[in-house]
Amino acid sequence: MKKELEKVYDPRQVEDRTYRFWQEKRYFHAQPNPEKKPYTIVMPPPNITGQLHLGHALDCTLQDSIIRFKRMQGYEALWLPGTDHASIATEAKIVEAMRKEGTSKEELGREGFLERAWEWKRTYSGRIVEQLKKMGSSCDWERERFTLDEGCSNAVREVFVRLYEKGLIYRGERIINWCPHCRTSISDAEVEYEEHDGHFWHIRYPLSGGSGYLEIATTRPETLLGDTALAVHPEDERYKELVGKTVILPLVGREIPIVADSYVEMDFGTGVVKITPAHDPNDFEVGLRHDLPVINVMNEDGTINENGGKYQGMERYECRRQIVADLEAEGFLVKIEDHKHNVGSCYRCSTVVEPRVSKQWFVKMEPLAAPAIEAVRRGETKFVPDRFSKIYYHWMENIRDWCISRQLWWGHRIPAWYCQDCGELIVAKEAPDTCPKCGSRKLKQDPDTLDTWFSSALWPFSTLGWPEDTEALRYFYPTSVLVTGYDIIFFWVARMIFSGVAHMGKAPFETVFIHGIVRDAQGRKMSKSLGNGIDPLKVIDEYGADALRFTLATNNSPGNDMRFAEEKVKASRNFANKLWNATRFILMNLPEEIDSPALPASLQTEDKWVLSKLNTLIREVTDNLEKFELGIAVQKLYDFIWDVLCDWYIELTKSRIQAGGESAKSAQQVLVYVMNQCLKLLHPIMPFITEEIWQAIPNDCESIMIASWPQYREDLCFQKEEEDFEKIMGAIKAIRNRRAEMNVPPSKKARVFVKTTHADVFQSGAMFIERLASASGVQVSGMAPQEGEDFSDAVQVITDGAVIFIPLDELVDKQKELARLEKERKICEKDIAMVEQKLSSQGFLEKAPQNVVEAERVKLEKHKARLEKILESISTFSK
RNA sequence: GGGAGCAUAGCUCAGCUGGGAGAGCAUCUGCCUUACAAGCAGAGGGUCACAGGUUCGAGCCCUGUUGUUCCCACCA
Repeated sequence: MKKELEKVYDPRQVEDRTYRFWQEKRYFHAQPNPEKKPYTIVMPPPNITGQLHLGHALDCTLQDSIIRFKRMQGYEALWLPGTDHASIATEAKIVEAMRKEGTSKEELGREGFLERAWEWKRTYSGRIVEQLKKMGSSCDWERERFTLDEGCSNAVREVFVRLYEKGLIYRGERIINWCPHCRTSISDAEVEYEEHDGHFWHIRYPLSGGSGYLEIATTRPETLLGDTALAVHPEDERYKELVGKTVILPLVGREIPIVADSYVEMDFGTGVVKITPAHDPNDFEVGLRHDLPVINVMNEDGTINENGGKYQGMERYECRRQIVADLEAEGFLVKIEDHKHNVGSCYRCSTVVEPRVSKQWFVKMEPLAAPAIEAVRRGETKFVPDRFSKIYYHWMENIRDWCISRQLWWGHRIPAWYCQDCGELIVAKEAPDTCPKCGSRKLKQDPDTLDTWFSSALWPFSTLGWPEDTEALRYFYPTSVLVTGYDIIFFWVARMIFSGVAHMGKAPFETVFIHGIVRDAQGRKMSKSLGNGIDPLKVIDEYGADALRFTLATNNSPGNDMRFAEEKVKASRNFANKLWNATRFILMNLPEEIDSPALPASLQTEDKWVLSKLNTLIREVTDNLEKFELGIAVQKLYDFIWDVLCDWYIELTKSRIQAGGESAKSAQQVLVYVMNQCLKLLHPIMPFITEEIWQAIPNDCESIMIASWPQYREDLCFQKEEEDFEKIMGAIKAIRNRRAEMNVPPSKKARVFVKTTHADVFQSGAMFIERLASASGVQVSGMAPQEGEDFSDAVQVITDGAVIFIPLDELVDKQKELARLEKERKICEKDIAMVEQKLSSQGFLEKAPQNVVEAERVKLEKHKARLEKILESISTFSK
């Protein structure tokens, strides 16, 4: 069982081998098990557009840590992995790749393109899976899914047909956001707004009949080509008489009416607005109210179409320049003002989107949103941190219909067919043979595909077999927690919730655990254009997956962004190495007969101290993990392992091991026990190194992955021993401190005389003081002066429960000592004054809880005892 | 226009339900002490952004101010 460990921990020799071991044992696999409670996480499927970045690594670390924790706690823990076809993003990438190869979508045709896309999918999803494995992800690969696989596609069609039959999916001419680069419609959520410096062009529209003109201001003069009216406010006295009259559209010559609509703000601009129903959402609404014609002047690629007259064929911004020039030449242009305004652009390619009327498919949102809002309100799903529920409510309560059709090829084809003979629309899961209305066989499927988020919205149940009523679905749904970043609450989380509520009758997860984004060391977002992205694989290669995971977990607090810096990974790597070396120490002289992580029959004070500390740690770490406070849990583990275990307990055992005998053996047993428990607590965060060490030390399970989670034990709670031992530690620290201040090298040992009211405690700790405080011998006695004692020239150290004398005569400078003692006295007196003030306050005594008051009293006593000792020392030195 | 987060040591950040502020890195001092120099021991350094308020007691709760980041809305 035991084996020699290398001097330095080398993750490269461990990680892949360990991962294979887990896979061979099928530890990742979960299946319905009536003996156990389920715990389910469905992985937010990474896009198959490329490789994983640090954001994915964070996602992955958090989810894997949670699922490993739950698995050890005895749940049937399923982490279901998969990838997303990411229709618009992937298609853009493929188109770009094809362009470089000198080919195009048009050239390949739909079928050829899709073949190409599937090839892309195979390459990239394979790559992503490899990366997830490198991270140590314990997901159930036997259940891996893809948003465009047969099962998901079936679920998509099922949902589409159901919603259509309920009247919640409709097709219509609406104004939508159009991306001229991707050449598709996109949803409102997919538009990003940014403030730009633009202009306000003031333009005169002559009144018909030549009796003057109206002045308007616009930020997009090229849309003038599609104007079908001017609008004023109905109560605007300035223009009241002109309502119903007409103006002549400059450059075009079309006669258009002046309408009255309360949408117009009287005191903004000139109070007159040009109305372009085909290219502005508000104008579209005005157009509907006044029955205005809709003139679309733009092609799919953003160039002007045949409705633009002589401007046909021009690119939209070129057209803008030309129109401004022409307006000026013909005297219509009044002035140009600088104007800041928000411009919307495509979230995938950043091209400025063009509002454009077109025929698309929509999901009617209100009836779906209402029950989804209700589900969160009654606590069916909780957001962590809670503030994100506000964002959810706000979005859901103000939701507009969702444009789901995309003019793309890579995605779920819309299950709608049009009869070429009678025009009938057929929506069905499978392709119909004949038109149910006229019997014609000439049916043509809608060429469009669905928004990629339409399939992601079904992910929590489509992956478990829905619409079939599978055992897995019944057992694992609803899932336990969804882990994701705040940047996709609208795109994804909200849509999963309303979909789950609508189709499963239950919200898809109990908790939504929201994390922030990973930024670079300067706090900037990582992006391609900045070139500040970090490849997780490189980090893993250099420092190990555990170090990366530890870094991401420890610097994380729910909902907040974090900065990533290499130094942090180094610190994590060092921690792994520390753990490794602690193990090397434990194994160094471990007797053969210690072959299990059991506690010895009798425990010494320091054993009880460390076990009691460990006990608290177990309770706290468990508690923190339950509340998704991984950062806090990890910090506590770090402190315990480094400080309590390594810097103290291991150092303490050295004296005992050196002395040999039963005491040595029991110390070693405690070491094995503590290490065993620490490994378990740390395993969810650092799975590889903990497994490797687990296999090297006495253990009680073939793999730490499936070992049971440590329990808090009442019988290992040792309050008194903790306090006693901390007195010893206090003495050691105080002596070290004094020696360091006086620049006494460790090699210069000195005798130590401890005078104390707790002789038994210090007597039992004498060997530790000797070893850890560079003493050549320790003598413990009561406070009363012994015969022949003279410490008038010794260094004096005052600590909790004792005064310690160290005869280092030649090093003692009486003046300095006195000055130091005076300083200590002042501090001590100040402390006393502060506590006394508190304890003399009537309000405090009456209103503060009893235990707090009591603690203050104890504190006062300690300070007073200390002051007494300081005064004694001063009088000794003054002699 | 509406909403949210953040502001704590030189830097990066913890600080759970209010009981006199912590870590890592950096700096300084001394150590190769037989697990670890990726280490050990010690030290310095903070009006917890500002101003009020609640409370016996505020980094933490409330109000306002300033700075900063983000989200939503989109008055042409």
